[in-house]
Amino acid sequence: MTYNDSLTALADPTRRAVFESLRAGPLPVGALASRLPVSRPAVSQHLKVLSDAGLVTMQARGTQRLYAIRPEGLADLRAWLDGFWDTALARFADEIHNPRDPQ
Amino acid sequence: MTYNDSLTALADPTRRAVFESLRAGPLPVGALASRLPVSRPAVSQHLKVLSDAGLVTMQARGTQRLYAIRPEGLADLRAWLDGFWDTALARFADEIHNPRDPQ
DNA sequence: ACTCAACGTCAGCCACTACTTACCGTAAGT
DNA sequence: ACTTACGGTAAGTAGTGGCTGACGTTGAGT
Repeated sequence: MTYNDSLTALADPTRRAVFESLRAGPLPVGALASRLPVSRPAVSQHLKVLSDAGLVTMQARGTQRLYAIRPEGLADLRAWLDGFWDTALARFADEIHNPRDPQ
Repeated sequence: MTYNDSLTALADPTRRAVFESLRAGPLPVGALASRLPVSRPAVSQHLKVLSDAGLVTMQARGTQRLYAIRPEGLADLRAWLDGFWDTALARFADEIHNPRDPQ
C-alpha cells in the first residue's frame, strides 16, 4: 500500500508546491527554494519525504542535486483512486435501485 | 483547486479508514465507529472533514445519519493526478533525448 | 411524558510536523 | 591550498490537528 505514503507526502501544501515545481522539469534544491516562501533546509526536508515516498529521484551533478519527478511513483495512487472510483460509482448506481439496510 | 481539499482530507490514516469503510456502501456513524479503533466523536469529526471536502454525503434517517461516498468528489483529484501523470511522463521521456540545463 | 439511542459539538490535552538557524561535508574554481 | 557555492543534517520551537470525555439535542418507542 504505497498509496498511503503518496497521500501523506502530497498532503502538505508546501510539499505539493515543491512537487509541482518539478512538473516542468528537473531542478536543483537552490532553484526550488528560491521559488518558494520557505528556506532551503525546509525544501531539503520536503524533498527527503518525497524521495522516501518514491515520488522524486535525485541525481548528483557536481555539488548540485538535481531532483526530478518519478512518474511511476504516482502509479499506486492512481490505481487506488481508479479502483475506488469504479466500485464507488457502481455501488452508488446500485444503491439507487436497491436501497438496503446497512448494519 | 479542490484537489487540495481532497488530498488534505485523505491524508490522515484514520480518515482514510473511515472513507474506505464506506466503499462497500452507506453506513451510520455508530457502525463506522465500531469498526474503527477510535471513539465515535472522532469519527464524527472525520466525517465532517470528508463532508466539507465533498467526499461524502449525509442523509438523515431518524436519529441516524447515513453517510455515503460521493464519487464526484474524487473527480478533481483524479483529473489533477492524470494531468500530472501525463505531463510528467512526457517531460520524463523528453528529458532522455534532450537533457537541458535547468535554472 | 419519560426513557433511551444516535449524533454533533466543545474543551482540553498530547503528539506530530513544518519551519528556522546553525553547523558540517563536499566539489569546483582560482 | 584556499575560498566559495551547494546542500544535507541536527537541535529547538511554534503551531496544527487528532483524540477523548463530557454535554446538549433530537427523534423513536413505550
